[in-house]
Amino acid sequence: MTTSSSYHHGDLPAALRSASAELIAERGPTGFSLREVARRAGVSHAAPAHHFGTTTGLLTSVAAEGYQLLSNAFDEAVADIDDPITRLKAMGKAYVSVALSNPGHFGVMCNKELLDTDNPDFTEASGSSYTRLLEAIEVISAAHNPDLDIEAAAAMTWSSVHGLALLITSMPMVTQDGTEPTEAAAELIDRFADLMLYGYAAR
Amino acid sequence: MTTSSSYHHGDLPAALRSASAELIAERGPTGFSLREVARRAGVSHAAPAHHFGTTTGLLTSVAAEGYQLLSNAFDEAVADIDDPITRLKAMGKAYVSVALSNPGHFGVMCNKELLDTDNPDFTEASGSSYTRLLEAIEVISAAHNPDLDIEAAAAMTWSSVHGLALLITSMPMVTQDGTEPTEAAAELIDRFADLMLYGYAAR
DNA sequence: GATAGAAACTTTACAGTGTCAATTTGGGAG
DNA sequence: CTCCCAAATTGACACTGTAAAGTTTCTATC
Repeated sequence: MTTSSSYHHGDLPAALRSASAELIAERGPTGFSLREVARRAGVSHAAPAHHFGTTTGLLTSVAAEGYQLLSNAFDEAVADIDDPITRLKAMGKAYVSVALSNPGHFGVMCNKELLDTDNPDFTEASGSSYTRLLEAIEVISAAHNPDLDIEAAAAMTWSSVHGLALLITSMPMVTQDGTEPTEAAAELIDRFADLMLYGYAAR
Repeated sequence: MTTSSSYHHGDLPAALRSASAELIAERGPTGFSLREVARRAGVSHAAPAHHFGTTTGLLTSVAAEGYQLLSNAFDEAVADIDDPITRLKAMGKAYVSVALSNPGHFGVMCNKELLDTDNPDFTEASGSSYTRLLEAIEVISAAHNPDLDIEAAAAMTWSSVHGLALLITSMPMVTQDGTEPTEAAAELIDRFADLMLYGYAAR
């Protein structure tokens, strides 16, 4: 797990992923440039191709890393929680938190346009995140609503939380130190969750 | 409203918007190129700059046009409907329908990265779409749930419907003729709406 | 330990891009 | 008819992604 130094450069793939995330965080996915990333990593402009093929390959690798971070964050978030609904809310907060602390990864994770969605590393990492959500909803279904359409509920939840994360990241003054959402944002997440869980047409 | 022919080319701005939408529909926002658009419109590569400044300017104009289409679609969708909840569902279907029939516009509308979100035409068009959603939810709130947090509900609804549209557009065989969602998709929209309206934790 | 071979990286080259500045073209007002 | 201004073109620049060929460095085998 420590950086294997079997390459000339130490661990160039990791260095390139990291430089990419920084660059995207600074300039957005649009401002990304393969040559600028190579410059920041201190290698020639063609070096990335050797490890990732094309730009898409590199960005896909960044996205996969992001989904791994998300998966881990989900696991940590629910580790000490029993109540199914509290668990789901914690996952929502974890999602927003990951988006805030890893803006470079987040900026690329949901831009399927930029990614090779057939890449095995990517499908495995994103699938593993999604599976955790599915499981959380299955537990809620078992406890509260056996007739629930789990697939639809998961898709809707994912969309909502993603939209919420976009909303929060675009709100100024919503982060305290650039990593954790403020209490105001956390409260917003709770309100979203209640809306989603109990609906807004019901009395 | 008819094409004013006060330019050499007839109405180049409109022609460029149209060519842009086609190109984006073919190759996605990433495959977009100002020079290719100019080629398709039969003008030199620098002609677009004269009307839109930069690439961002052109894409912003396309996005604004898309939001106008959406606003109009909302209005038509609810024209003959009284029941507030049925109205909201109709708006959801209209959203998906617009996304399916205008993939070029849709591909750019929600990529804030590519747009000048301060452009007055854009803010007016997108604001007008969002206002229609807000109003629809206010009516539901008045009829069913006076305590509803309308802003949060609107944000969540927009996110969910957008996610649903992304889901449907990425599903093969879900469109019959490229413009209207199939019955299967329409049913999916209803299921989403019910989940959103009545929640999934409630019995 | 020398040496072949493979992997990591560089160099060079090419077609394409966005934007800018300097021109040319064309239609309408005086 | 002439002048003028908007519309559009031409040419240039720095930059991009990718491909091919060449160079360096590690590794494994004799």
